[in-house]
Amino acid sequence: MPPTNLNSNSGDSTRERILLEAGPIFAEKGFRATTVREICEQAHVNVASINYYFGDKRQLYHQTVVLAREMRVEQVPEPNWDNTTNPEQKLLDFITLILRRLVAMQTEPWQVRLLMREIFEPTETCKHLVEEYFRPFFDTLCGIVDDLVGQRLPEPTRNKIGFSIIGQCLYYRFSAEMTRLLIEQQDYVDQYDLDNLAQHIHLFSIGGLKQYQTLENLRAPKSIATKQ
Amino acid sequence: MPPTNLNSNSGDSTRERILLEAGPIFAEKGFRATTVREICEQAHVNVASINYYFGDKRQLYHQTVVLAREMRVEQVPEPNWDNTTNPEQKLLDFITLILRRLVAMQTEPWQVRLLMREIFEPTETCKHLVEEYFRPFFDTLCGIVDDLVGQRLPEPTRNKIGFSIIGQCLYYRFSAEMTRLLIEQQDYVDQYDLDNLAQHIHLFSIGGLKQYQTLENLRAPKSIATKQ
DNA sequence: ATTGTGATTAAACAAGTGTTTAATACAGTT
DNA sequence: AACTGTATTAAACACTTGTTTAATCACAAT
Repeated sequence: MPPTNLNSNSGDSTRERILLEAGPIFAEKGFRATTVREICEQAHVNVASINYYFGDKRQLYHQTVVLAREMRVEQVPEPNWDNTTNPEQKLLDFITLILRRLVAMQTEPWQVRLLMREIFEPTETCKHLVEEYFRPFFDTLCGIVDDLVGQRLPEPTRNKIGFSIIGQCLYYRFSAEMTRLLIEQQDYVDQYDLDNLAQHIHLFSIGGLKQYQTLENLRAPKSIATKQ
Repeated sequence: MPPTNLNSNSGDSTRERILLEAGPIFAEKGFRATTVREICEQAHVNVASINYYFGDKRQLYHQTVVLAREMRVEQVPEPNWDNTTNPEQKLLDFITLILRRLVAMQTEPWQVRLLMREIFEPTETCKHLVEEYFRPFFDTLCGIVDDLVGQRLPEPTRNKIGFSIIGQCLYYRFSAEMTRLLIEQQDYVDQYDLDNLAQHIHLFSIGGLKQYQTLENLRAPKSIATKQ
């Protein structure tokens, strides 16, 4: 008789072994292309174990995604700010946080790839991810944007600024392999390390934000030719 | 005896029928999860037809990706510029081109999804895509960036600016479904149409580019607080 | 020792997979 | 009419898929 799927935290190592072996395989090959037999072989457990512990393949997948998020939060903690931290520094810290936690330049932990899969091709699990993780994450960013702009922008405008910042970061994960085909391999190693990238995205975004600082710009944005 | 796979342009409608039915299915479910039987059923051809015309499933997939790119180029032609077109206008046109051709807000043609799959999870076909399509595409953007900045930046810096612009656009394709979970459904329809987005990304990017206009900024970028 | 309960196993199951085969149908040419 | 090369077909092939079953094991409580 199977144990309860949730909170089955009696030190059964096989359950955890399955979970930790399934993660990397799901991450690399996706849900469909991953076979339960491969997972069980890697974890040195019987094929029936997955159904015994998780019910079916889908529920195992769900658990690995939830685990991946939790691990990633733990592996890369949030920066600690106090009242004296200015919003520009906060933006740099936040960009660095995204790059570390969700992009992970050069290396690509399985947790990251699994989360990206859920963003690109969401399953039911993604709803959970959005409410528990992405939404508060995005709200933090929006707060920083508010502080930097210095006025209350219409919500869609503010959101689009947020997406511009996140989009710049996530590009390096979604398009990582294509980018490596596009530019010199050596450049990618030398010039696209995490801090280098964070600095560029920060600089570029500060410039973008300035366009929204004054109300006039909303109607007639400054031309780049206009050097004041 | 099978016909030659390439340039088999004797009006055999079954071959084309397979190709056009396979595209949307590969796009939606991916290579692995798509079955040849489903394709053949949709195209009303025998299961053996795919192997007869394309050799195997992989080669059929390759052909659909190549076709998808060709169709997308044809469906959304490049803007025509002359000597009087200023670089700022060119940037707006280019952003609009990306959004139309590779992002396609609201709608999502199967060709777009197939190309995004190749970017996120490249197969051998992606190399072909990069050399034939993405590289010249990216070079055009870099030329515009050069004109806007007005000086020759180090190549990695210039590339990163290019990726910042493309990243902002592609975000809305890679993260489309997650974004819909994140924001009000109605806002997504009203406030995220193609022209609206193009305008925002253009404005934001012009601001970002200004940070690289003068050499001083490269060393000590302007603070957003510094209103000169 | 016996019983009961959860864990583990080998084997089987039914459905689905891409591909191949050999037979047939259908033109057009001689 | 016979031949030829292509196109199409139903059937079979060999293999993999997720899941289930029933037997066995380990080990505590009675």
